[in-house]
Amino acid sequence: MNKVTIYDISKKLNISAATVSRALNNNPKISLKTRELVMKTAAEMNYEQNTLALALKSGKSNTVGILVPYMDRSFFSSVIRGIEEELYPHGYHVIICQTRDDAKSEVQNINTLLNAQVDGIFMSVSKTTKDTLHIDRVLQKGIPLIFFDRKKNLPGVSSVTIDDFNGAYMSVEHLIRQGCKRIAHFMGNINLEIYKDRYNGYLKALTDYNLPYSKDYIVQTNSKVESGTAAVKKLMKLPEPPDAIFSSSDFTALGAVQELKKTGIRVPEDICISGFSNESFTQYTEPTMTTVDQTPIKMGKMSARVFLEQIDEEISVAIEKKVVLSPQLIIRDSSNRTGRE
Amino acid sequence: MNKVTIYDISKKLNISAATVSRALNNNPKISLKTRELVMKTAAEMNYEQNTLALALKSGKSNTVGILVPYMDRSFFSSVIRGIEEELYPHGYHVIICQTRDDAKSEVQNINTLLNAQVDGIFMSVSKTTKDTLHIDRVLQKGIPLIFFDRKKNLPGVSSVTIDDFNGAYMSVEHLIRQGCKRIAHFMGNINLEIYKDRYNGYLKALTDYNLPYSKDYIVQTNSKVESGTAAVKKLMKLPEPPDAIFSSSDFTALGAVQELKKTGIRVPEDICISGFSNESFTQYTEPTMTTVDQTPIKMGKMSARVFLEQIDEEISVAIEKKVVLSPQLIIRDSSNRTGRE
DNA sequence: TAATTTAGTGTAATCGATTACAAAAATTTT
DNA sequence: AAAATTTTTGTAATCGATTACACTAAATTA
Repeated sequence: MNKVTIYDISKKLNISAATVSRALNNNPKISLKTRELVMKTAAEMNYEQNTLALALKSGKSNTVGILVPYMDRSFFSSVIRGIEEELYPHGYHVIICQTRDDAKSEVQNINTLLNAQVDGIFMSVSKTTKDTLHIDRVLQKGIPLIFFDRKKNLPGVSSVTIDDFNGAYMSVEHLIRQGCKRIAHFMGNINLEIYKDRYNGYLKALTDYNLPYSKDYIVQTNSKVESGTAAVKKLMKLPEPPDAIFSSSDFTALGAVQELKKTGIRVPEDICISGFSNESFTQYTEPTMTTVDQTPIKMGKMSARVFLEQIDEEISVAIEKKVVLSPQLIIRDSSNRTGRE
Repeated sequence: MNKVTIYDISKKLNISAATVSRALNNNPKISLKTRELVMKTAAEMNYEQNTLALALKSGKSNTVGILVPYMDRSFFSSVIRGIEEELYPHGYHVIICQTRDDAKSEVQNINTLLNAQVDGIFMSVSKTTKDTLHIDRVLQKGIPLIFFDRKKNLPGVSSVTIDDFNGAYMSVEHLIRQGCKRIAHFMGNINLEIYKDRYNGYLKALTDYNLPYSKDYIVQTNSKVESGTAAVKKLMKLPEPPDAIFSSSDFTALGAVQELKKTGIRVPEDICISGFSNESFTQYTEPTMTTVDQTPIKMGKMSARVFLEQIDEEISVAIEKKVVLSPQLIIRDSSNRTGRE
């Protein structure tokens, strides 16, 4: 019940606690004989190092904090998994906090994490976050900060993201190759860079292929299924409805498909649809959904590696690393006209 | 950069650190004047309590550990979310570990959590866990342990589960009411109680409604889609194939549906299918899938509450609490013949 | 006014491990 | 055998906060 400490060992062996500590840490100054004796006794007594004492003394808690909007979103939970798996072998624990996309909660959580003396912070910023005072505080304290997926552009902060621009570009290019000429876009919250990038990738593809761009084809959506059904209704009422939709979210894409099927419009024959994120349901819908995989586990692992490099470096000026992962276009039936018709 | 401590405050105000500590903790023995002075100065100096020092002194880390097979499974991530949301207001942090359904990893993770001095452990045991020595060690140390979903029956351990038996019973009863007479079952890993319970609920419903029970109708599956397609192939080859399948997993149920559709067998007209877990994709498949919701967030919150009660109690004998939540049958198209045909 | 109570603060130990420095023991050199 | 090294171990401070106990000064009571 009562924890065994190095003092208990030292008393039992009639040596000082310092010697015990050194022996346990394989300090070369300790004679082989005592080292072995201490090791053996420690094992017998079921000694376990008190991590809290160690953390207090060393100033390192061997714990990192992760801040996400919601931890049960498949994308985020996979990133967290990636981080955990990469960091576990290095002896780090992972503390999770949810912001619920609320800027205030984000600030509060950052505070408690700093307070918990974490050795690093991974975060995907909330949709509502505008200023970055709380983030500055993290940097001031010299605690490594890594943005993943949703980042703010701040000097000195590393980030791991996917190339949203390119993911969007590939997606739209694919739609064009399927013969689509009037491609609409479901645009997410413009406050977030990722959606801005996807939008720009969409625009670039249109431009590169000399396709017309029309404001009417851009619909602002959130990431809910209903938002997609509403958006597609609006689009289909246009004098010239689109023949493809590039959605910045799988959920809105699904909403669109559901609504279209209800009204008898065929996917992909009449209209091609592609989503974004490779949510697990996209492989089970009918038709299966074309989407862009963000390789979340990889993103987590990469973030963890960036963190490890950062703490390894001399305490010198932390050099920011901007890692951009390549997304993967996954072509499925909702946009695939080849071999059909 | 350098952290402000109570000593810094005490020096600045020319009082003792003890007084500062007491003032900050609203100890009534401190005069209002000094208390306010200390508070003000602490705020000015951006003082923040060092949680590690506090944890070392008090023996409480204000951190709990959660052990799950995989943290990116929707069920588990939702439970974790529930725990986090319930515990956050009480000042607890949540450390997550993954066992990957590996007993060895489970043991190891328990060790590191104990080592990290967590104040409590929540766990869903791995599929491969047989003995419980590592769990006994947790109990010996007097650290509250709460099983959720997948538990072992151990004296003194609280658990929060859903009534799998009843969930299965309701599900099968529903299939019977749809007119099904030959109901098959996809049975999960019998090493886990949850699958045993579902199996028993299935049996009980058959017995209660005087339906025949046949070994041929019980197929052992894992939780993969392919396992479901294989299982249904086997079933349909029987001289008298079933007219309903109660699957212990949504994934195998989906596999079955996919295979049946491929062979032109209609769901639910020819065969009714129900799954288990209410995975998010079940609402988007075609037909939408009947399933049993395990109310994971609720399960997490309830587990957290059990934990909080446990640590509130006198250090007396910890009384185990066995909370059993009611699952919810969600009837969707894969089993709903009413208003059709 | 002297004795007693109360309020407010300080001293020092404690939680458990690490480590600079000092000291003792063992070994080598002269 | 004495001196100089080298090995090995011990002493005590430290990380930052809490708290039992002691003490002073003020307020109350006799």
